[in-house]
Amino acid sequence: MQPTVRDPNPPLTRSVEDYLKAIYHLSSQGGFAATSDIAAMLEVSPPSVSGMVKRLSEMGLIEHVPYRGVQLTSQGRRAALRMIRRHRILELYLTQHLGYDWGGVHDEAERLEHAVSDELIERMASALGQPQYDPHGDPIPTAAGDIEEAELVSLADAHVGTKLELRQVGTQDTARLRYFAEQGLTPGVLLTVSERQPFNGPTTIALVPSGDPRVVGRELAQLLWCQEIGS
Amino acid sequence: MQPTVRDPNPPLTRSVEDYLKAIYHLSSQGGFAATSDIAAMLEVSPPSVSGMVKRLSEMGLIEHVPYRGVQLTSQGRRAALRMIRRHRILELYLTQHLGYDWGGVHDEAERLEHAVSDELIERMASALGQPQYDPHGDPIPTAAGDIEEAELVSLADAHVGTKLELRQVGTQDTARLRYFAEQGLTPGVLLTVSERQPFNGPTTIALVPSGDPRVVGRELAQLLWCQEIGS
DNA sequence: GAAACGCCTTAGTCTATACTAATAGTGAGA
DNA sequence: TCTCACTATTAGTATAGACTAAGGCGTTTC
Repeated sequence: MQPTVRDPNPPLTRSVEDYLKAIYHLSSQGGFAATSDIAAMLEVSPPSVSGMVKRLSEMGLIEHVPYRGVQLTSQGRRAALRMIRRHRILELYLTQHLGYDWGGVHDEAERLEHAVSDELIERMASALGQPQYDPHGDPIPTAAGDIEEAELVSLADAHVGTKLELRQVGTQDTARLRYFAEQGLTPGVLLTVSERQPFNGPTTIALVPSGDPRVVGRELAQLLWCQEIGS
Repeated sequence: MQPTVRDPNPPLTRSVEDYLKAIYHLSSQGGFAATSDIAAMLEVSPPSVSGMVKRLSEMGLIEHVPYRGVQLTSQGRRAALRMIRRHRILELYLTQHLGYDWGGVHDEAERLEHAVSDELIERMASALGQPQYDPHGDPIPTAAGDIEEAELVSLADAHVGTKLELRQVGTQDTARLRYFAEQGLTPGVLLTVSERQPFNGPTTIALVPSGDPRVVGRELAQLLWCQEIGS
């Protein structure tokens, strides 16, 4: 019995894992994840984020530039990808083997991803035939921590006729975000590009599967980052 | 937005669920669960148990008789049985559908039982065909909270030739518990009764599957509560 | 270049849960 | 019956993580 020496490398807590995942998603489009965005994503107050950011920095999982935001270190990125792998494999397993539908899986996976062992995840991955994509078409990181980086195009540059999945909304402006949400333009939505007016004019799209049309001006279209859907 | 009203019926925390399960197991043989036994089972200090006992009483989940121990209220019992159902269904699902062996399932189930939804448990139960027993032969409580109460016999009274599963060790004496553990006589062990000497003499048993023999004097044999294995 | 607004951080508090150290009941044996 | 040893409880502290309220930094605007 030694006199209370702290474990230098304790397992990450549930909260820490959630923060890393959020930071991964928010900073994947290049830059820093902002405190208030993390707070909004995790539904906690900004001061809670500041507190956790301090802890995560001390753990070497993120880099923090005060008043700018945070980025994952390679160690933090590894931990985040591990959670994303878990989440996506769980979603796939639950839909394929236990009859969940797309809508219902997310919350279940969100809770389970913190509790499952690596062994269980690999057993599920085997049962699924080492899948590469989850039910939403997102790539599943490998156990080694590699992930297929999606090539994203802005809606303003997408070719007419292409089928796209909306992946990222490239702004933090509340009014614009709210407008996009009202229009049903949130990450994960599927759409096809119907036409584009000449001279930097607006793009017309059709939502899938409803077929509802939307007309998006160039400035806003440049904020909507999409992935081409191959199939 | 009301001024901070506490949820009168919050979901139970992981810790609370663990305490209830431990108390259920310790008090199932009739009496009270002692503070120190709960502490030993959960590997926490006795003062931690006293603290939690106070909270659980206030929540109406247990009855506490100071310096005697605790018992579950019907509400606490319901919550405990819910956890036991989850645990046993998880163990069974992991062994039958994901290739786990008996040894490996327990820890995995121990973590997952706090994270799964009722819906997932019922889906697993369906996939398993609404099973009644887990891989260790223990009865699975129904979703409604009923459980088949096992009839236990002490080893001293068991008939020669019977196959038994050791279920409960009916003492809190550390030296005896330690001795039983050294002999491999811990709950869950399977054994057959080989012979018994006359005039209240010792019972000879064979451990299953190793076949190792053990000779147990009458006094100790009376402490070993077993369930007959039908099959 | 200063003022104002907005986002970020610090300060201080709360809860759940754990711990150690110290105290108080309880029951067995002298 | 008294004492001793054991077990249980209280007292006080620590940690993770959340919150609100208050203050600081930066950027935009004039």
